Amino acid sequence: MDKNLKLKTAEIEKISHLEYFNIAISVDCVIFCYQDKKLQVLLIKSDLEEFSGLYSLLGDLVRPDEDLDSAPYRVLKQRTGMDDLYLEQVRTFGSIDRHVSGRVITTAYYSLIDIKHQKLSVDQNELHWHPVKEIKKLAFDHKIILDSCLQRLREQVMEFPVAFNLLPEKFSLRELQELYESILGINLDRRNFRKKIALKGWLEDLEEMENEVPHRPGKLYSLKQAYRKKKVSKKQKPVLENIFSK
Amino acid sequence: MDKNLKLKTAEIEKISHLEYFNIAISVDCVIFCYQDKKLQVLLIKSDLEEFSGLYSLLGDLVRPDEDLDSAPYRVLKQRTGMDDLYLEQVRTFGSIDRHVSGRVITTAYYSLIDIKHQKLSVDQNELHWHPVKEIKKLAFDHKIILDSCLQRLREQVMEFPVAFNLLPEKFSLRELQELYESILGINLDRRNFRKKIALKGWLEDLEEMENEVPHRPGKLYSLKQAYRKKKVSKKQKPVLENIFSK
DNA sequence: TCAAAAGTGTTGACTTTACACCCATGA
DNA sequence: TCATGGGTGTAAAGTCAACACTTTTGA
Repeated sequence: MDKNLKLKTAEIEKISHLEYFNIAISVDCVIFCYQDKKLQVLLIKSDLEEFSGLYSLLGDLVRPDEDLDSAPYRVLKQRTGMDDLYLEQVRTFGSIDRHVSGRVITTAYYSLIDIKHQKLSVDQNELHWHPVKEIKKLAFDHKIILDSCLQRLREQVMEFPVAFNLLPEKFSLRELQELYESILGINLDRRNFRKKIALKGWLEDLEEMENEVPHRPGKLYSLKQAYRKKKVSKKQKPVLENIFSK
Repeated sequence: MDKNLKLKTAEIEKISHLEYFNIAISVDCVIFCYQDKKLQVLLIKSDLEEFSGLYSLLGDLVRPDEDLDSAPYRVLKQRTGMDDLYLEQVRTFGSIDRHVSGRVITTAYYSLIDIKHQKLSVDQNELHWHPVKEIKKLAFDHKIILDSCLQRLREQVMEFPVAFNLLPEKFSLRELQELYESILGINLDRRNFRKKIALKGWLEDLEEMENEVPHRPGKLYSLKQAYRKKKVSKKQKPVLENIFSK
């Protein structure tokens, strides 16, 4: 590749320089939130005839003067008013015919946002939250993109303190557990869940209680400062967790 | 993205259609082999002045008429003569200035090949195998790409029967263990390693022995047929391995 | 006083790790 | 007979899964 780029166009076999550049690159964002005890995704009604009635993910073409990894931040800022979000690149999709209007290769990202965050404004009336479990079909290959992002989220959530981005600053252990259950799609044992979370050491006990709950209030916690960096620093995990022994 | 594409060029803010398409997309392949008891990578001497003396990964621009995921197969076929390889997409790199000759976004793949495979021909004299551990610097951002691919390989190898793609059809448990040690960069306990591998049930006992070894020969094994599919089928792993209990 | 959820420990099953000796072969 | 690696089992430590009762609060 790098090599061909340097070659004069005539040398690039029979395909002209212009043709080579006739591929657009976009990003698509799977924006998750947690609302009504359900994991939800932000979608927009597709305005293409081919997909009338279907929804699609939020995306945009990557600009010539922006880093690939910056594009989803721009899209999110535009669409939700928020920056400083948790974002993770998942995979790039590039089948020839994945886009009806031409050749578009897209890099998928997922993002986690707190639905109650003050800065959040999803006012544009064509944007809607949809429970992930109820989504059967999306425009383009967006259902596949959604599925890969969900799978990646599930993997991440087991290992890293990322789910907290979906919750408000303060939360109870019940809320946290329900969130995990929504993401993973399974039920968890309360005692074991609490033990495990305690063991991770991610949480700070705020010495405050829930209020306005119609039952015994639980303690409130927040994620310790040290774990809050949103810009994904190279997760240099120890490579080997618990495998073949020494 | 999808939306803008449909708009007339004038509508796409102030950036022209042509500018949007003035981004090239390439693939770069981290081709691993296992030789001299070391994990090695196939590199080519960079022909750019900026990188004189440095090596780079093998890549090429994606053709307008090929799927993104097909491009690395083409590159590998061209460079090594082999098809039907194990290939996995890792991540897409797209900083504005990552390429000296213009805007090029690249999708990284890693591949595992058996250095003794009959079809393998890396005759082009500008191609060389380099022990991964000895690589300090590469052209472009290729060192970072190599590192991500290595990390992904390490993750995969713990869970899925992929390392076998680096070995000949028949191999001994010692060879297999040494391979794992090279990939992971650590030493493994022989008894525990054998127990673990046996437990996975990946191997078929060929009831044959090594020969031409200057010591007691070991049994030969091969990967069971059922595990040999190279085209990565959707690894639908059970999502939860060993985490929070029910 | 009822309903709802908070909070809390123990046990058995399983997994992981650490570790050492005798055996078969070729030189 | 020596050097090299092949082949094998056990015990202790740690982790995981299953499970139930009492407490607190608001209605």
